[in-house]
Amino acid sequence: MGTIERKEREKHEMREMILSAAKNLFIQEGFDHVTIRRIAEVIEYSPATVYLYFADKDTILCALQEVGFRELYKRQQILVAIKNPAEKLRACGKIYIDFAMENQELYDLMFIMRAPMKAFESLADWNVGRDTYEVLQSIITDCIAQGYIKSPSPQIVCFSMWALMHGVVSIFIRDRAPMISKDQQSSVINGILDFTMTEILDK
Amino acid sequence: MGTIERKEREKHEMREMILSAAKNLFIQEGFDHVTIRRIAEVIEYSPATVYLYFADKDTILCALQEVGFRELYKRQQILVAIKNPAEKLRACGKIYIDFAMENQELYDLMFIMRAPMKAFESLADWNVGRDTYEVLQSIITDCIAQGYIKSPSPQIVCFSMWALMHGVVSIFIRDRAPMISKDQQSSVINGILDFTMTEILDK
DNA sequence: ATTTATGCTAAACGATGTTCATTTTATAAA
DNA sequence: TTTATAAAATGAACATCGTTTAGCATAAAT
Repeated sequence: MGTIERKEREKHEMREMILSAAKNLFIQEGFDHVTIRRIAEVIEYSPATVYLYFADKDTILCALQEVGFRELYKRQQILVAIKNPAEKLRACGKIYIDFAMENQELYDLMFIMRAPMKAFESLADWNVGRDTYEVLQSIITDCIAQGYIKSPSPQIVCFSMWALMHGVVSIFIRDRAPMISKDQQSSVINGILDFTMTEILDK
Repeated sequence: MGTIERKEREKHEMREMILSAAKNLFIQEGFDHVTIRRIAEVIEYSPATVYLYFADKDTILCALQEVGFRELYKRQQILVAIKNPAEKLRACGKIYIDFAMENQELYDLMFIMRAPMKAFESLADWNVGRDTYEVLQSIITDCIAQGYIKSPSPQIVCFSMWALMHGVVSIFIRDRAPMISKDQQSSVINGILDFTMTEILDK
């Protein structure tokens, strides 16, 4: 009797329904409107039912992070077509920034908000973030190996690069740049990308 | 009869009491425990009374930002003693990062949290942040004038520098650096400061 | 057909920020 | 000093939120 298989399948489908509802609410109405009650309303179940499939709201947000990281990782895949490591590094930065500015709420969830991180016992369990970081790491390793960067510490170069990209977009996303108007943003971003590359590349 | 003067003084004192209570709660117990009811409890008034002196909670958080910016601005004042612009730039970065890491919750309120910004009608009204930014701007202008930096655009250099510093500390503060353990943080920060300076300075 | 297990939910709990009618207190006028 | 008026403070409530629990309905197993 395949009843237990069906039960598991139904359980999985219900989890997907909840995540899908949460994702749509998130993207269409913004973070503030992602409440357990609204999710329950969308899937046409009671709020309490949601808790039969997810421990708490943070766990749902955590699962929602994965959606974002998959999208970012997908974008990064076009990098394999670029052979020159210096070009590749620039493209990597551009992809990261474009993703952030085009999906601000999702980026916020992935890299700024506290809530989704509470679902992890330890920070070491945050693997989704590490995957996209390793893409950058390997590019920089290549850059150093081929003499485009002369720094002795790939770790420092890598983290600096990430910090700079994250810094720019998070300042914009959290509205901390009064000196730069909305329609200046993209040109400033390009300027920073150019500047970063000319500074970081030694060859 | 100076009763209206006294009334105004008392009103001002009450506002100070509320801010002081909020600040202490904020620093001693963290953001989550800064609630209107807890503030009211500390100052020994009812929660409704708080609303006679501040429009809403965001306005209180906004006023609390100023406390942080005053502290940061105070720290920046030791920079006037440094004559060499390149040295000055490095010290400016160090001060910023040290302030952030030593006052993480306050930094968060100043540069990351959404809530305190809602009190402003327009982003252009956010003057506290601009003041500290201008300190960095003038240092970089000096660096360029004296040939330490060759970039044609001070605006880009300035914003990049800030973005890098903010990126580093906000990644740490919001727990997005699983590849760097807590006790590695300060050495990584120093490494980044060194790297940034060698890259940014052309002389 | 009866028992057992599962899935679901209504209702409530304890928070939160916020508002408003009411009461208490202080000031001004008589 | 007593009274009328203005100001200050509050208790109680509202609308949310995330979350828990006791009980109900349906499906499964005996």
